[in-house]
Amino acid sequence: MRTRRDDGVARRLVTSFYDRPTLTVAAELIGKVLVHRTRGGIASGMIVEVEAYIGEDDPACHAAPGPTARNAPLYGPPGLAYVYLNYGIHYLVNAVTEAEGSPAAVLIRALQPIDGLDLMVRRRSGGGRTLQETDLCRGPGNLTRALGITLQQNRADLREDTLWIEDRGLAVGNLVWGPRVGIRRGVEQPWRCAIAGHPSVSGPRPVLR
DNA sequence: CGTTCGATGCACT
DNA sequence: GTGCATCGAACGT
Repeated sequence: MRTRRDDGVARRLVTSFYDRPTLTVAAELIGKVLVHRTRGGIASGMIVEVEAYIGEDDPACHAAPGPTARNAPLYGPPGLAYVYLNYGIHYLVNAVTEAEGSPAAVLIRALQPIDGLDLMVRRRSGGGRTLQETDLCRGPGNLTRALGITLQQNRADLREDTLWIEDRGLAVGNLVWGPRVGIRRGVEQPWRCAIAGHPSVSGPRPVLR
């Protein structure tokens, strides 16, 4: 799973990007491009929605119980991918942040599709559904499916491997912060960040006020 | 629009 | 056993 010359090396986010406070990384990941290259081709999209999960004191963070086999990547170096299976059905992808030993990550929740639209449609068309482009990568489980991300990408190094995040200098609109969705505890923290009014943002839209 | 609910695998108690 | 960082179909309004 090594890098090829054309794998966005010059634009890839580097260690110093991920090795910062998680809320800072979360905000700056908006507008960056998540890319996955497989044998089937390249698929990518601009990140439009994320959530931060920060440390063992965050009850919604997988590190809340302390170190385990599953959450080990969270304790690893910044710039790793943390992928896990949720509800037995969906794979969710995170970018590990902050220094090694400090468990935190940013969950990627939605993308605006850019490259490999046909590939994404093929991967998403499980039941003869008709999919709008804006729905292809709307929701954390949907985007991993569209990009072909599975447990195989867990612990992938976003700085070196065939799954990565790059900066194409894309413009983003206003950012909105709101409560994280789909969790029971830790609801108080407004650690979800999205592009205001973007059509690919999942779930309840954070209200701009 | 909205809400409810089943599918499904695995970490953790 | 229990409880999820979900999704989409099916139904109600």
